[in-house]
Formats: sequence, structure tokens, C-alpha cells
Amino acid sequence: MRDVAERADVALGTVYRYFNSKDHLLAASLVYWIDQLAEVLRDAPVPGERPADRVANLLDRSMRAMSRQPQLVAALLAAMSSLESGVTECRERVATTMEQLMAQAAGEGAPPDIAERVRMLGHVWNSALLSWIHGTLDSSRATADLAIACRLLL
Amino acid sequence: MRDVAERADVALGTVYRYFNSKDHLLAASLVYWIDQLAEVLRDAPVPGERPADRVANLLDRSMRAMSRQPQLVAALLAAMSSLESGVTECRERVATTMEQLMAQAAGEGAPPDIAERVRMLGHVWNSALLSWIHGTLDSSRATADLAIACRLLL
DNA sequence: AGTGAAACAGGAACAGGTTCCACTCGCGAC
DNA sequence: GTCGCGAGTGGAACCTGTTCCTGTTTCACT
Repeated sequence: MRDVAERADVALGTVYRYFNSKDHLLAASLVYWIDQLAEVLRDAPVPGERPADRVANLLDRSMRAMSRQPQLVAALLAAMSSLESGVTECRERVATTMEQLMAQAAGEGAPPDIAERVRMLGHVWNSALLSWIHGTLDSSRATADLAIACRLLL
Repeated sequence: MRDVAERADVALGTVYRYFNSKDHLLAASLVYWIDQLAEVLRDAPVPGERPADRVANLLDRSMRAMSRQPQLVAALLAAMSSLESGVTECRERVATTMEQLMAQAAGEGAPPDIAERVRMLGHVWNSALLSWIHGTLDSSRATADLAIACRLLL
């Protein structure tokens, strides 16, 4: 945090005026990151025959984007799982963005209870990401799990 | 950690001989906790007609057990999402235990690709638990999500 | 009995996230 | 013009997880 303050040319206390904690700061920067990713993905319509294919493709792309900065993403996601209050808001914004992207990618031919299914996919996405940064799953296996979940759920 | 050392009547360094970090200590105690829970659940066969019902019931019970000590569970789960090395082993032990329980509860009438489906359920379980301790989902909603996932996946 | 390794005590020291406080400065309201 | 206020400064201090070091005990093995 001292380094951040120095790089931003402000006092340490000033950083803490805008962010409750280090985790909050990191989580907020993940929100920024994801928003940018979402913007890029929104403009590039996902290919694929069936909804499951399209959503799987979307998640694959997101995964790929993240796996270009594994350490950064690991730090940001670790911060996201903090219990600190300011982080909660960030978590919800990220979750909403992802579900919107998925629902949109599902598009035509999606089952009527799509929202429910997309929420479940959101859960799998969360957990797969964590498994990845925790080293339990490498990025290709995480992507594979996501594809499986899409197939089973859509 | 100083308090732990004092309560255990050992020196601080001794605690660090057995646990890499505070997170490791907490994660290890979650492993202990879950193992006990698993023992209880193993002896009480889960009721339910179909596999989905039985697994949903199992997860409901687990959730109920955990929601008796929300703060403790929150602290332990927060520790589990640490990037520290010692914690990884604990995470894997917990995941294995849960998947065993679920596969066992699924029992007869389960689809042939049950292992895959149970892995997906494991993902949902992870994420639902986190959503719960993060306050995004209350425990009944988390249980509901788990039931939905069981229905869709089994 | 002698020895060496591992475990432990006791405590100092370090690191970095967080808080606190006294003070300054710019700016809009009156 | 000046008054009041909120943002910002600079730095000390605090808290607690973690490390390190020195000396001591325990115990299996020879």
C-alpha cells in the first residue's frame, strides 16, 4: 500500500480514503479489468451452433485472457475472496457482468429456465477459476470442466 | 497465533513448526471438522428416491451443520482460499471427502458419467459455500441453489 | 555414558496492512 | 473578503503474522 501511494503520488492515508483495505483496492481493479474484458467480448459475437457451445466458447476466451496474467489474476481473485465489506460490492459487480455475458452468449435456443442454469454456470465458473489459481486445475483442465458444465447444464 | 501458542502451552515458534501459516492452521482445522462431519454423515444413510434427491439431502445436511457456526466456518473457509502452499493439501482433502460423500449418496440409479457430474456438483458446492459466507446468498438460498444443481446435473 | 538430530522455549526483530492525528490548502457559500 | 469544510499531507504508531537466533530438553542409537 505504501508503494501504491508513492506511485500515485499521494499519501498513504489518501489511498485509504478511497479503498477500505488492500483487498478492496485489488478487488476494485479486478472489476475494472473484467469490465474491459466484457467490452471486448461483447463486440465479438461468440461462434457456436448450440447455446452450450457458445457459452463454452465465451468462458474459454475469458479463461484464455486471464491465463495471460496468471499471477496478477491470482492476486486479484485472492483479494476477491476476502471477507472485508468493500469487497462484497466488487464481487457482485463481477458476478453480474459474467452472468450477463453468459446469458447473452446462450442467446437463441436456450431453455426457458436459462437464468437458473446460468446461475449454476456462474458457480462452476467461480469454482473453476479458484481451482485454477490454487493450482488444483491447470487452465486447460479448468476450461474442460467449464465445457462439461455447459454441456450438462444447457 | 500468539494466543494459539499460549492456549496450547507452547512457544510461538513451535506452532510454526507444525503449520506453515495461520491460514494453514485454520485450513487444517477445517479438514478435521469436515472429517468428523463426514463420519457422522456416513453412518446416517441419506433418504430420498432418486440420486438427485439423496445428494441434495446430503448437501442440505452439510449446510445445516455448517450454518450452526457461521463465523467459525467463515474464518476457516476464508483461510482455505489462501494461496499459501500448506493450504493446498487441505483443500484437496476436503474436496475428496465431499466428492466421496456425494458419489456414495448418489448410489443406485446414478448415470454412468457420475464422476464427472459429481465434480461439477463439487464446483457448485464450493461456490455456494463461498457465496454464503460472503453474504451474497443466505444459507437457505445456498441450499436451494445446491438442490437446483442436483436436479439439473443428476 | 556419549552423541547427534530433532523438538522446543523464550524472546527479539521484522514486515506490511491499518489507524490516528495535527496541520495545511483550495474552494464554494454567504 | 472570510468562513467553514472536506480533501489531502506527513509521519508516527499500532497490530499481528512471520522469521530468526540462542540455548535447552528429549530421545533413539551406538
